[in-house]
Amino acid sequence: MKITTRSRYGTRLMVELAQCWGQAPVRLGGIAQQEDLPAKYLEQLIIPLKRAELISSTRGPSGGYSLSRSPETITVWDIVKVLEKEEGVAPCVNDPLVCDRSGMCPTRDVWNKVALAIENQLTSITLADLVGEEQKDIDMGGKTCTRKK
Amino acid sequence: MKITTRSRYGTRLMVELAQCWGQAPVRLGGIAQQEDLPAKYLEQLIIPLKRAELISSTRGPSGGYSLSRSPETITVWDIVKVLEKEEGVAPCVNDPLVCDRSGMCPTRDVWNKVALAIENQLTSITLADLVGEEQKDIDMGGKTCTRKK
DNA sequence: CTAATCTATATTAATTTCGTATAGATTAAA
DNA sequence: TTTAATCTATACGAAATTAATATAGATTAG
Repeated sequence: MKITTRSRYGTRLMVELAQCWGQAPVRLGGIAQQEDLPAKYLEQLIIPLKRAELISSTRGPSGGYSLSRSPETITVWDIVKVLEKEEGVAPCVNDPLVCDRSGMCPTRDVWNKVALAIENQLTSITLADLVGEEQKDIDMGGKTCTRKK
Repeated sequence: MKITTRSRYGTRLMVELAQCWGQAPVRLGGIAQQEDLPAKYLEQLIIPLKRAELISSTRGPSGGYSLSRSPETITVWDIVKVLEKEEGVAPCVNDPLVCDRSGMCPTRDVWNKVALAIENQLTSITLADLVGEEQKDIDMGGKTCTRKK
């Protein structure tokens, strides 16, 4: 019942981008350093995030990444949905045919409800919420981009 | 973000026991057969369930397992909590010290909320709910114990 | 040109999950 | 009192998944 590093690192990456929303693109190397995450691993996460049009990029020197739309319009569920590739909380939830018993299994409905509870919770949180929260606690000095007050 | 077979099989096992609540103990072999699950694997799940006093057992021929208390008083969360051994949805949720950033990390709170959403959902479902649901769909013939109408 | 950046895939290492195997304890019933 | 049916406990192994690294390349500002 674990949310994998793909989603967790990916969300941290997106929060970093949200902090620089409206400014110049941010280098991946800088984010990896600030968040203390493996750059090469983050690169893998960016591919599906770009494909989902949550991130856009510019190449070459002084290139980098930025959010495709404003932090208020991106929920954590948007991110997790893209990065969590596997079948869901249980194999039978997405694909009832994997199990003979799906039609009459009382527990299948339980896992379905869990999946919905997670989705609802994550849909209720936007990147803007997380940026706001972080600014309560963090000192802004020495960051790659200038954060909004 | 998957609920493992430990919890899923374990819940099915507990539903089987709930169906025989108030009757003679049920053999594990019978349950494994009916649910088409590996008996040796279920045996492993029973150990922590017994330790949590959700199940009691009698040994020897004509022995077996039964619920320690009535199906209305056992929630799916009671079961999952016991069987899902790992650290939770994220390592930092149970133990903030695993990560330097816990104190100021905006995403940690997200995973915390997810954990609570799951717990709340599962706490709202009892074994009695699941037995009732199953009886809508299943033919009772040929089972180990006589199910209540 | 060239160095800094992003893009994409392949490969490896570590961990976890799933299941089996083995050895034993208890007890009803013949 | 023996035996077979059941539960108990731990150890082991195979498969799958996750996490991370490696390699090769494409783009572009300066």
